[in-house]
Amino acid sequence: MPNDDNSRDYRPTVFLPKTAFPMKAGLPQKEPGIQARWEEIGLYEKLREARAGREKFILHDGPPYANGDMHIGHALNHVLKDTVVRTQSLLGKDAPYVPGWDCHGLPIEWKIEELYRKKKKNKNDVPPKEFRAECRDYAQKWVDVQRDQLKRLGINGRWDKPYLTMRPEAEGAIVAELHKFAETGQLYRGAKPVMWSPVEETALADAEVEYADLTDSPQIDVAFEIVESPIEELVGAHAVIWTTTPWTIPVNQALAYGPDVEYSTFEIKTDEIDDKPHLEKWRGKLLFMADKLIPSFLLRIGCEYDNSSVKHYTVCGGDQLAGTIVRHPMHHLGGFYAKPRPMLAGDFVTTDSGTGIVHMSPDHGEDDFDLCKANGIDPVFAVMGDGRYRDDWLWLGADDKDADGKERRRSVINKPFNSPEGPICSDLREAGALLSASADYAHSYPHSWRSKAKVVYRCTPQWFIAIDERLEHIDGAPTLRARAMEEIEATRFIPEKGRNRLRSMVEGRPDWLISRQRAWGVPIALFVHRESGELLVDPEVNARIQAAITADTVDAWDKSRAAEFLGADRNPDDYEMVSDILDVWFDSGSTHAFVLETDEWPELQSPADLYLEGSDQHRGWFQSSLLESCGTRGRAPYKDVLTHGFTMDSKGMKMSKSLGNTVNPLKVMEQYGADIIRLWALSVDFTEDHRIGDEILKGVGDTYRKLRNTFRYLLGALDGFVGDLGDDAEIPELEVYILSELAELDRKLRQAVDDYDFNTYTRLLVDFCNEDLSAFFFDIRKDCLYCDDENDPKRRAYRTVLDILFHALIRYTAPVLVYTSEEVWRARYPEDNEQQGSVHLLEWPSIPQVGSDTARWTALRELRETVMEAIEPLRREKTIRSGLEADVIVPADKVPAGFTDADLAELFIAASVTRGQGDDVKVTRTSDHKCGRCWRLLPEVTADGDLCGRCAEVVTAYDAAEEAAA
RNA sequence: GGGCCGGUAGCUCAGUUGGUUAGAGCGCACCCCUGAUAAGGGUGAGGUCGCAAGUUCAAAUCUUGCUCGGCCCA
Repeated sequence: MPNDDNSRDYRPTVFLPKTAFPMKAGLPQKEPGIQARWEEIGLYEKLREARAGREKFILHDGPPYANGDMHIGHALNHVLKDTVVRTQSLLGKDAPYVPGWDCHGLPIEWKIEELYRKKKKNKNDVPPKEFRAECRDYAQKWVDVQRDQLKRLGINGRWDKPYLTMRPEAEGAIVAELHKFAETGQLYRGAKPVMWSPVEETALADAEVEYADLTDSPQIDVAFEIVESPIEELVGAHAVIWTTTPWTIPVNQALAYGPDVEYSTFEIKTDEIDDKPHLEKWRGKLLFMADKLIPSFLLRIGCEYDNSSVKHYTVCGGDQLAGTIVRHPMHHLGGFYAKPRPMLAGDFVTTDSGTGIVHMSPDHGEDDFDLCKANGIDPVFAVMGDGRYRDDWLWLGADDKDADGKERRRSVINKPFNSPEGPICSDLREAGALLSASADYAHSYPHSWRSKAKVVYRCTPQWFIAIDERLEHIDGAPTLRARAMEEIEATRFIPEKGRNRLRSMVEGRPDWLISRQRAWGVPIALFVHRESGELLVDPEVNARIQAAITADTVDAWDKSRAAEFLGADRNPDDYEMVSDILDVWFDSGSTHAFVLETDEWPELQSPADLYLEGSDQHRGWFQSSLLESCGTRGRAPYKDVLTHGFTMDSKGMKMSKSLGNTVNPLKVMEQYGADIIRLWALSVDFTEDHRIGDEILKGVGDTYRKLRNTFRYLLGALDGFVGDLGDDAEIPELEVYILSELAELDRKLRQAVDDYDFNTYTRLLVDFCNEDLSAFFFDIRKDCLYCDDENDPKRRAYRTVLDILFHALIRYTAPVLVYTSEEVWRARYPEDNEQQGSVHLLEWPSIPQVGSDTARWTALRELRETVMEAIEPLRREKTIRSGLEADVIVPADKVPAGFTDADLAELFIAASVTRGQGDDVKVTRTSDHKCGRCWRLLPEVTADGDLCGRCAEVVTAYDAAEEAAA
């Protein structure tokens, strides 16, 4: 009709997308409200109800340490866990998530002691019970803090009842696990050199030790006179040892040589000695050491760095030295020092440094201990827990005096004690045994990671779990190590390389040292018979202990209750109560027992389907859990093990506070929102080390906006959409194709979920939105959506497919953008009924199965790209402005079968498409005019601004409706 | 120092058993649209596949060495 009115504004007659869903997210402001609502409606519990009776999927949470704020590693780890749980739940499984915390242990204990020190209070003046109560409060405080932070991250779990290793039920159960080892003969008390911190007065786990580079360590060369040897010429010569720990000389018990090393005796030349008074003692004396190391030794004693300073004599191989005996430089003191020191063959002796002869003290080195033990030499326990020698030790080094002249002995690790002027060196010098002493050696040395103080190896009685004993109590199981190895083979590792890593660690590990001389932890609740030294193994006693601890926490393990535990038949005076506590790795290694198997969390079961932690846990939780479970149950506590790498800064460097390159997830949430962190975590290849930084987060933000706007478009385009097509309606081929693409996406996403491959998952999702929807489907159907009659079958079909897409995509997206997906869902379904209360209650969509000739469409899309490329030059030269102004001629043989010219014009968003000869696409400006409403250029439009046939009809109907309404 | 792992466009990632000119998305540049508008569309530029040798007709892919980074251990 109004062909004469080409100035009319047709905008009101166009059906534009309409939605209140904002383009700008404002996540930091919006997310907490969404979180609050989840809590209000009890989302986690609702989900449990909805999935009750379904196949279970158990992700068992590895307990983070309850100390300090959430950091980026926690954030990544928990996002991954949450995504696993959510995707499994989406698949319809019952996937409960019970988070947990590791609460015992040295770091918390240390914090409390630090507070004491500030208040000038001494830990030893505080009753242990009180001290533990403070540790408990401290741990609880951080559990609460981290819980809130993890909730804020959008982690869905049983926050009202997490598991804590310090819950009395857990403490009782951990003791019960320990008793299982005791009752099956896998536990023993041994003496072994362990890393020991004289400052904290405790043995340290490997993880509690850090290495620092020193440049001022002492190094001394000490001579041991050879008194017996199968090689006669050696008798009377002095074997030279080199050590960086002078304080171990008073505890020396043997020397070690390398069986494959070449040794020789030599004499320092007279003219060298003439101008070096400190060598006077060695005039005419024979020294003995590895031939190769003589030059570096000469340098240490001030001679030339070559062999011109010495006269060589006997040369022999280490393998000839068996039976050689030396005496201690302090042999004149008698007693311990008068005993002969044998020279023993040690494979560990190298010629990298030193003299090729190593002084052995079984108390203070692992190699030393093993070699001496093999030769019947026992440790002597001369160094006490505080690092001082025993008062009754025969040689303490000269008395150490304070400035006021008061005598006192200090810890053997203190610097003056080991210095060239210190008591040890002075006495050795006086005894004529010191060849060199300086304090300039550079090496890396272990320190306590808490106190930063030097640590030593020290032999102490410790409790161990035997790794290579037969497991009699488990059918068909060989040793614990062998069973663990078998279970590693039976486990699925993602990525696969994790298997290797765990395997090599279990393969090479020593017995499990489980004792700690501390206060904050689960006691090694055992009795040892005072006379026989035997471990009391009585299930009834053990049961009483377990019950008491479950009722009264670890405080129950108290001397005052010994009689109660031992029962009427035994005299408490006959038994020693072990006062050590358990390695915290035993606590966490037992979580499968007291979390998965207990009826406190009936929703859980064992073994878990998945353990998911950082790759550092190969040494830690993956291993401790495996050993604990294999030793007590004969099987691994998990079916799958997934490991992630570490988060580096934007340059791939490790984050550290001192470098100032840390990224705080709490700040990122404040600035960008939790959904952005989540999308980041799921966009990177988390199986390797990966990066985070401003540029990366900006990119994640772009990706986020693409997803958000896709949903915004869907919401707008689906405004007012209620039903779907009638039965007889024909779905256009484009829609069928998109549905088949959706089905393909669906298939790939399911695979990605099975593989825990979330990086692929999010990429597939984003690429689909970008390529298949935004740049293709939505763009092509823009005209249809805006301009076709509202009831036009094509438009209805389009919107029907949009609805299907919406329901599929919102479900795919829900595990990733947990907040935004909820916001989208609520924008479409604001009603608060059961089904629509939360997007997170929904299940994986079922995609209509349609038949589409995908290959044909792939060819079509390739042709489409060629057409776009061909149009571009005309746009460059401003012949045309958009593809709608282009008449396109495509090579006839390049057009896939079944498409009409009109189809092609629509799909290519061109004015017209016709077929021609040749290989090239030809483009010219159309001579048609532009419809005033739909802006298409069509032959039927006689003048710019007039309406095309379709639009004329729609406008007529629109006007009629308006009139009727008015 | 030892064991294990990794290094592909500015960013995040693909790259099958060695086989055409190494791909994608984003970002960037330029352009269009102004009826998804702090949105949407198009085109384009970007890579000595960490470096160096070697094997091969052919190497991002296999071997060795080096280098940078990471985890674990000492």
